[in-house]
Amino acid sequence: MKREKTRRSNEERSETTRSALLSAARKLFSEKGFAETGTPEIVAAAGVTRGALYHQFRDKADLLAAVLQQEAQAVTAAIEAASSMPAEPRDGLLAGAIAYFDAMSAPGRARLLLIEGPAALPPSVVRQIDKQGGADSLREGLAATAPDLPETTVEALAELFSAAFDRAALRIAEGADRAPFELAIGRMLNAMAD
Amino acid sequence: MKREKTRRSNEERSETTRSALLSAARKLFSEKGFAETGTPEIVAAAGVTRGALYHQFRDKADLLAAVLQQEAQAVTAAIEAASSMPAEPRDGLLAGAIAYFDAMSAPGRARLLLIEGPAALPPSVVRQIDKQGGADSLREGLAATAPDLPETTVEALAELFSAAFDRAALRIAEGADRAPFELAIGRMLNAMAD
DNA sequence: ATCATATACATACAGACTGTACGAATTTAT
DNA sequence: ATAAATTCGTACAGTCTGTATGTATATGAT
Repeated sequence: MKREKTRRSNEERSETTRSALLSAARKLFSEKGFAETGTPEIVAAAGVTRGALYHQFRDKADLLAAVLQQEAQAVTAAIEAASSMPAEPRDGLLAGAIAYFDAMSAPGRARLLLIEGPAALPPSVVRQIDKQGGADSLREGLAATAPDLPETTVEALAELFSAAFDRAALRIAEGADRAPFELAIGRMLNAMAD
Repeated sequence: MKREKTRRSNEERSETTRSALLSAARKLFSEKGFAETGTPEIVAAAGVTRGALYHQFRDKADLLAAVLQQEAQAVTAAIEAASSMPAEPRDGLLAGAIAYFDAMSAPGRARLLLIEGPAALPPSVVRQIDKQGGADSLREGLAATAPDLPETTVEALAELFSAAFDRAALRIAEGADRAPFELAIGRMLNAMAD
């Protein structure tokens, strides 16, 4: 009955507890919200102690930021995987939007990225997180679709479409039908092309 | 040196402390966020005690809900004041959007309604609050602008435009230029009319 | 006006949570 | 093998939230 002391490297040990914490926090933050989830509950679910948490992360908000980083990464990966060079830029935009809805349909993801994050983290951190989102390709697609517009208007349009995508993703995550939103997005994109 | 015991009615007393609490909470919630603001700080700013707070409001979240109720009311009042019957429905939509930006430019209001509220209050309460927003007139305007669309698509479009307006209001509140957003909104609305 | 009741508020308290300090164990470097 | 660094466990101080209980003021009935 000897203890199997699998001598693990520090890197391995850190990785194990980090991912256990990230997984537990992801689940609890997305189900109950950031403010309503306490660190005792998180570490219990992860099977570690609060000491481990505060060694791996600066504070609770830093843990949330790490969770969001993961989620944002997953979203961009899914979108890139779905994006093939389309003939028409409008088709690319619509395909990107649909891929975004798919990616944001992961349970709790919309709430984490669109509700909890903006409220709990400083704006600079939030910007840094959704920086790696498909903002660039959205701008490029819009610029290609409506080439006559000045740069600043394209910027604003990209921001507005991004907001529309986010809202649609939230509603879909809340159980709403996808179809009307995809139709509406299609209509808006169509309209941009004149 | 006798105390001026201005015998006030209960209604007056409640109204005084309620509005003092609402004012102090509005300021602190919008500047530091809901989670980062403690009730001791609120009552100190309002010049009352925590006992008064918990007598007037069920809990901290209920106080936030009351603040948001006020803000939403102010927004709708401002929009209604600015809305005159326009010749073209599109003009009405654009005028409504601009009035919305104006109303949402009140310091901290965008943060309160669009960030803190959704994160701190249950979805049912949030819906009830922005229920009285201009959602109806937005739907009607869109239906009039694009009469060929089915009802569900109009619903979705209204939701998406509402999201776009919200995002624009947030960015403007953060100090961004209004002009590009108004141009972009105008473009999107123009486009809907075909 | 007097007394009873209800309302508005003040104070004290229990429970929980956050972040930190400090110590123990294990791994890494010399 | 020993020193140093990393990972983690435990204990603690400070703060906050919501409640319970007591007090003062207002209201309503007689």
